[in-house]
Amino acid sequence: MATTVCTWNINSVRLREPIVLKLLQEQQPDVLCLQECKALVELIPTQNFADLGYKYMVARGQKGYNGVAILSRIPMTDAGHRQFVGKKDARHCAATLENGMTIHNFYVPAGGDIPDVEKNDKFDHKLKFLNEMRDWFHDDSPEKSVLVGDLNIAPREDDVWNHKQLLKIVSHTPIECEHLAQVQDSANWVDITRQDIPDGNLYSWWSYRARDWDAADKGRRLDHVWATPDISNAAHSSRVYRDARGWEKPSDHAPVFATFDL
DNA sequence: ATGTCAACGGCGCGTTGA
Repeated sequence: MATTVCTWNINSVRLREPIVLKLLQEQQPDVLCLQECKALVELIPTQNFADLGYKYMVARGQKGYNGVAILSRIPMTDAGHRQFVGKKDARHCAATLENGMTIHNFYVPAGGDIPDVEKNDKFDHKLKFLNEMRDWFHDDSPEKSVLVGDLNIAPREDDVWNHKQLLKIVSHTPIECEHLAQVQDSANWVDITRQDIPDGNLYSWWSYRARDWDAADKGRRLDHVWATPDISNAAHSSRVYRDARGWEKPSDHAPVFATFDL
């Protein structure tokens, strides 16, 4: 059986309910992982998702900020969630599908503007969050697992529009990239998107502030799909669905897809 | 780099976070 997973930072699930429905209807992923729902779980508009067949949901929410949800048209069970850096914010949830595959959905802190832990608490928070992810997966040794989400880091030179210009910009600094590499190494996570699309610039986020995001194309690859080595060879057909960035009232992120033959 | 969104509190728009 093929299972298609999609991850999308939606930047308010209530405001963007219409384009979530459009994506589900048009692309029909089996599982859709959302970040930045910006709503309490009970305020997520689940009825119309269920009417399209997506009747299963595992979610974590809070008022106004963060929030993660996994929508599915195939049965799944809640696989728990973790708190990071001693905060009660909703940045992780997990679900296990009937085929035994566990999906971790993450929203890593953005980290503010100044890449200095002394001057910027948000940057300190981001690095601590990544350290806790690393330690958890090191101790837990996940199997048959997929990790998706907005990791708020574009690790490779070809994951940003200009490597040199972004070296001191939060999301592409060497210290963040090193922290993310340690998370990846902690369970030998395979970057499925780059396994499938190894060469060339690839982005999943374009700022709202650009005059013409499409023409300027000053993007970054902040959204990721990883898998544990035991299932990495079952993955294929990765893609960034760039069209969705140009839809009516868009998110600043595009959906990222991968399919697993499991 | 540039400079636009969205939620909130509470009903007009400044603040916070991205």
